[in-house]
Amino acid sequence: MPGIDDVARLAGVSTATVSRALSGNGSVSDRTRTRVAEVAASIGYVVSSDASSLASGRTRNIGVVVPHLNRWFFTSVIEGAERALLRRGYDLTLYNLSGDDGERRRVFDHHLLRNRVDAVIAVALALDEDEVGRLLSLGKPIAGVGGPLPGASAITIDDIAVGRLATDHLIGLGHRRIAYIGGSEEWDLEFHTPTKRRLGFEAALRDAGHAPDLDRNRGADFTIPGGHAAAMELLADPADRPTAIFAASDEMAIGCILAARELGLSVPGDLSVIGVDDHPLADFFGLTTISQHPELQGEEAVELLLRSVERGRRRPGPRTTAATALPTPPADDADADDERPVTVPVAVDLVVRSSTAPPAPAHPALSAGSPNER
Amino acid sequence: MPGIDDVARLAGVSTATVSRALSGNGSVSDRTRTRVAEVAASIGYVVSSDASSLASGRTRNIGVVVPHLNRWFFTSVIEGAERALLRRGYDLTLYNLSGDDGERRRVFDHHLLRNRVDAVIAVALALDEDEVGRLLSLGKPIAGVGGPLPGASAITIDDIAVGRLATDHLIGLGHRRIAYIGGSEEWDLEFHTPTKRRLGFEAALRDAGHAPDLDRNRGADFTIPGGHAAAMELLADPADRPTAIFAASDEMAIGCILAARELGLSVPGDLSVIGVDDHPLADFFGLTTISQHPELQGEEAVELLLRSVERGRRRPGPRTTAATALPTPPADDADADDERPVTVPVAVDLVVRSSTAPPAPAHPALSAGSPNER
DNA sequence: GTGAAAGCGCTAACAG
DNA sequence: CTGTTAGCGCTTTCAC
Repeated sequence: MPGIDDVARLAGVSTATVSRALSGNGSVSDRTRTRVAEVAASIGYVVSSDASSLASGRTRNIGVVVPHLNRWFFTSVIEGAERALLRRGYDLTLYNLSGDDGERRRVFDHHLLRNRVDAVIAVALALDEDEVGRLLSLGKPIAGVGGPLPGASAITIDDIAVGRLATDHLIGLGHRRIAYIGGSEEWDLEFHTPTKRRLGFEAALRDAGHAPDLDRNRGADFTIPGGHAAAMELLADPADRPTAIFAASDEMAIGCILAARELGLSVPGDLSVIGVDDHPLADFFGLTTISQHPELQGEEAVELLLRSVERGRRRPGPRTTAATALPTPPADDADADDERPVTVPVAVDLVVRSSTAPPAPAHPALSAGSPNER
Repeated sequence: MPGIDDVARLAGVSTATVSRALSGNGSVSDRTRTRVAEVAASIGYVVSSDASSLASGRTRNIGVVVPHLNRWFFTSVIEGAERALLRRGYDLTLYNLSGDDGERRRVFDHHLLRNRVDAVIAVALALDEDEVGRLLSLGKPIAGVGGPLPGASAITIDDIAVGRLATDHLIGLGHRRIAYIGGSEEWDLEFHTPTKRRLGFEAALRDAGHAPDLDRNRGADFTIPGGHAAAMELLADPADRPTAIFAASDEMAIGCILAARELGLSVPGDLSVIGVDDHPLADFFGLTTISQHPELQGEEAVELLLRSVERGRRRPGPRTTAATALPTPPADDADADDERPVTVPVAVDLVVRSSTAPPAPAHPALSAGSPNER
């Protein structure tokens, strides 16, 4: 393993120049830069990240914390983040909290504090103020994706708007009896995403002059089986069946479609279904949905954090604990502004496929609706 | 951020002792160890991984390289690996190669070489000898999961046995006309998993005295839509329909079940379907399958690598390039043995659910088979 | 069992 | 634009 001094010797310059030439920090003449780069390439020199981190205070690595891995939303966010990071020469260290309870504590008490990362992305995780605060006081910016964080920045979609958009689409088609499948309690505790989507749903109904029918709300676990079970309940009574279902996730919506098929109902002939996500399977099932671009959310989180990191002061807060809170000398505005938590909105959009259509006429005439999907 | 010297001062010992006490390397009296631990905890000291890595040559971080993230197999392997790593205080740095082509090169030429990881797990990735060799010569052990690696260890299931197991199950139920859905060419190039499963399939048929019917082989992309399309073809001709399908993945098998339903065929009444994976959705669809425990494969990979790392020499190969290959003095046997590439087999097992049953009698009498699933 | 001291390989002032 | 010089915060011989 060649070291920086090997490159320096071979290129006939000092190690400082090699460092500058290769990192792009500080100015180096074009000729020198080229020569250094050539030498480095020729002997296969790659900077040691440990040494570099220790000396510079920056690791060029960011941490991503997720509550689960086997869900499309999380992996998509990670893919987006990873792509953005790799492009800039950063690495991504993953912390998956799906294991036992102690895991979360160990990750926040130890792993994230040992200075292996420059910043942290928390995906769909409701961190408490202490967890956020410790990171922040260490000088590690943190951003939330899929939900807000106390005192930190977040990338998020407008879940109320999502609910409205989906519901307006159904209302526009003429639906009145619309059921909503949101999240069961445990899902709602962390982030209220299902609740927010429901609020949008209800607001849209009210705006259109309809009263939301609370009896038609169901909670599920965001999975296909969960959506299937909820739909089976909702569709059980032929006399009082909704003509449309709005599910808070595509997987649940797919569960609804499968349930409808099993009951001999055609989608969208007898039942319209709309989801949220634009999951890869949505296309296969002809599912109309609100797409929320999770990869983009991951990328945005990276942009946001790296902007902060690259500007950031080399060292975290003062080493003394009880330091008098000396009022930071009036930093230039741009800086101060950027340091404040911000919320970056990501746009969502309606993707119309074949699972939604006007409701069949009230009396069961020969509906012109299409038969089974696919 | 307290440093090791803060702990040392407060505990009344030297930094060397703190290091030993906290890392467990070297001997420290119980009293001292306890006191040091208390002090460390009380001031919230956490070792700096950079400094520790630089001084010790070990990062306590391992790299996991995957070709995609949005597939159940990969995320499951990662979950298993992460759990095993976190338990031992290691971090996991993820490299997802799903982006453009240059990404793979950058990861292997730069990211993995900058000494950020102690070892590498490659999941379902056919690395070439050069990629493996460079890592190995840097002293980074590497293990493959989901397929062999040239010159390195691997954790793998016996795919031929998988094919046999699935096929024997169908044959045992009385099936003769069995179709196989494997991988399309692109899937086979990297690892031949689909081919191996097909070989097991054909061997089982031959052993039972039946000739495999090549016309019934289909290639797909391991997804639900892919399996659906293949099954639609296979089931198109009512006169010459297979009575069972063996799909090389659960997702494809689920596609088959959906196709059968759309054609009005009952599973398992008219068609038996068996998959491979034990995907979370298998249960929902009542899918009989061969489970392959990917999380366990991830854990095994970690065990294997860490064993090698923890024993490993602190520094990688000699710094001089053209060093005479001095024959390593006869290392003790255990060492030499462990350094050789090994293949760790992971067991698979048949999980019988409701998608497989004996074939219906030849003439379409009222088959006693159950109607639609669920 | 413990301490002193020499780095690990690089970066970042500071000069020039 | 480039070189010199201190470290970054730990771990690890080597003594005791």
